[in-house]
Amino acid sequence: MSKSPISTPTPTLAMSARATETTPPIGAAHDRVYRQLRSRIMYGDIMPGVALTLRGIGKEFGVSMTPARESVRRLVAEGALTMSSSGRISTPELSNERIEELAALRALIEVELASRALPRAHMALIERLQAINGAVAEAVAHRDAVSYIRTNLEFHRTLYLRAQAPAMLAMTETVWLQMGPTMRALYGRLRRTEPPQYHRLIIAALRAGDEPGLRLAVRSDVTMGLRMLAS
Amino acid sequence: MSKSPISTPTPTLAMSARATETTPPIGAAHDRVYRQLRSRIMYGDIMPGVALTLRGIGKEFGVSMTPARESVRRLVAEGALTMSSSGRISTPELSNERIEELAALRALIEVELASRALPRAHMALIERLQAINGAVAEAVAHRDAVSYIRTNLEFHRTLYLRAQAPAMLAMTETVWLQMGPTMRALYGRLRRTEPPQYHRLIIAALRAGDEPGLRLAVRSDVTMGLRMLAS
DNA sequence: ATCCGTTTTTTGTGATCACATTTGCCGTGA
DNA sequence: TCACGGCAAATGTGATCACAAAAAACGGAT
Repeated sequence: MSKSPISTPTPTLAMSARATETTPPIGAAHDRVYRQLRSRIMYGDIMPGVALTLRGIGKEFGVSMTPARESVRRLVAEGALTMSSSGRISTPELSNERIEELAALRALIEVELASRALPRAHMALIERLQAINGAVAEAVAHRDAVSYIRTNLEFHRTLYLRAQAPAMLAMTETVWLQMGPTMRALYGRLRRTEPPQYHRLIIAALRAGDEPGLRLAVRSDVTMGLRMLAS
Repeated sequence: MSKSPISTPTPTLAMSARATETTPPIGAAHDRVYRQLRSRIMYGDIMPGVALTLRGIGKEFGVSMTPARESVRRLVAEGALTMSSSGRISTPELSNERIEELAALRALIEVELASRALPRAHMALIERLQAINGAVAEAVAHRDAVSYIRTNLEFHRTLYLRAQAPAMLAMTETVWLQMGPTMRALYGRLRRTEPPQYHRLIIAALRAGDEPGLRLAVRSDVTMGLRMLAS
C-alpha cells in the first residue's frame, strides 16, 4: 500500500491510529479541548494577559490545529479569551469599567436565580451548601486562590441549579468565565483569612424562606468581590 | 483542474485568486460569514428548526468549509444555532420555558441599561428614537415581520448604546439572537396593526427624566412580546 | 401498500499543507 | 547606548482531502 504512485496524499493511518489511541472514553476532540481550557480559565489557572497559540494548544492536547482553533473560537465568542486585531490569542485583561459591569450583571442575574431557587430549596440542598461552604473556608484558610474560586463558584452553582433556569445559569457562567483570570489576579494578592460571611447569610435566608434577605445576601456576596479593587 | 497528474496538492492559486476577487473591502472570511449569518438569524430571516450545512454555507459565501465551520461554531456558542448530538446544525426551536427565561433576562438587563442611559439621554437621542419609532410603526402597518424586528431592535439598541455598558449590551444582543427565529415565527402569524405604544411611554419617560416610569415602560415593552405566546 | 434490510449519499470531523503577516531577534551604524 | 533595518521564526488563516457516522434513498419480501 506504500506504492500508490500517483495523486492521493494518503494521510490515512495517522487518524485511525490516533482514534484507537486517544479516545478510550468518548467525545469529540474539539469539545474535550474546549472544556479543559474553559475550566482552566474559569477557575483561575491562567493569569490575565497570558498568550496562547493554536499550535501550542494542539501539541499540549495531542491534536492538530483544527480542534484547537474551534475550541479557541468558541472561548473567544464567550469572552473567555480575546483576540488581537492580528488574531493573537490571550486571556483578557479587564478594565475597571468592565469589571464593574460584569459585577452588576452578576448581581442582576444571580439575585434572580437565587430568588427562583428559594421555593425549591429543600433541606438536602441547604446541607450540601453548608458542606461546600466548609471547603470554601478551608481554601481561604490555606490562601489557595484557585481552590477558593472553584469552591465559591460551586457554592453558587449548586444553589442556582435549583432555579431550573438553564439559560440564566449559562449566562451567569459566561460572566464567571470572563472574570476568571482577573479574579485569580485579585485573590492572588489577597491576605485575608475571613471565612465567607455572606454565604452564611445566604444559607440563613434560605432556611427562613426570607426572599428579601436572600436577595440582599446574594447581592452583597457578589458585589463584595468588587470592593477589593483598589487598583 | 481535475488533472494535476502528480503528487503535490498545489492548491496555490485558488487562494490568491480569491483574495483579489472577493475581498475588496476588508476582513477575514470567517468573520464576514459570521456577521451575515448572525444578521439573518437575529432579524428573523430564518425560521426555527431550519437545517444548515457547512458545505452549503461555504458554497453560498464562496468559501471553503473551514470558515463556515468557524462561524457556525461561534454562533452555536452564542445560542444562535443548535447542534444535534451528531453535529447537525439548525436554528433553535425554543420551548415555552426557555422563551420565558429569555424574556426575563431581557427584562432584567434592558431595564438596567435603560436606567443607565437615562442621565445621558440628550434631545438628539430622543428625536432619533422617535424617527426609528416611525419606522417601527410603518413596518407593523405593512405587516412586515422582518422589518418590524429589525427596527424594533434598532430602537432598543440606540437607547442602550447611551448606557456606555458594552458587556451588558453584548449580553442583551445575545438574547435577541437566540430569540430571532422564534420571534419571526411569532410575529409572522400576528395580525395586529397597533403602533408600538410602549415605545411612546419610553420616550415620554426619557423626556421627563422619570426613572421609575422608564423602568416600568421598558419592562412592559419587553414582556409584552411574551404575552402573545398562546401556543 | 408497508415494513425492513441494504446501499448510496450527505455531513461533520480532523489532519495537513501553503501562504501572508506579524512578531521577535540580531547585528550594524551613529 | 540606543535606534534602525533586515532577516528568521512563529502564528493565524484558508483550502483540501480522507474518513466515519448518520441520514436518506432504494428495493424486495410479505
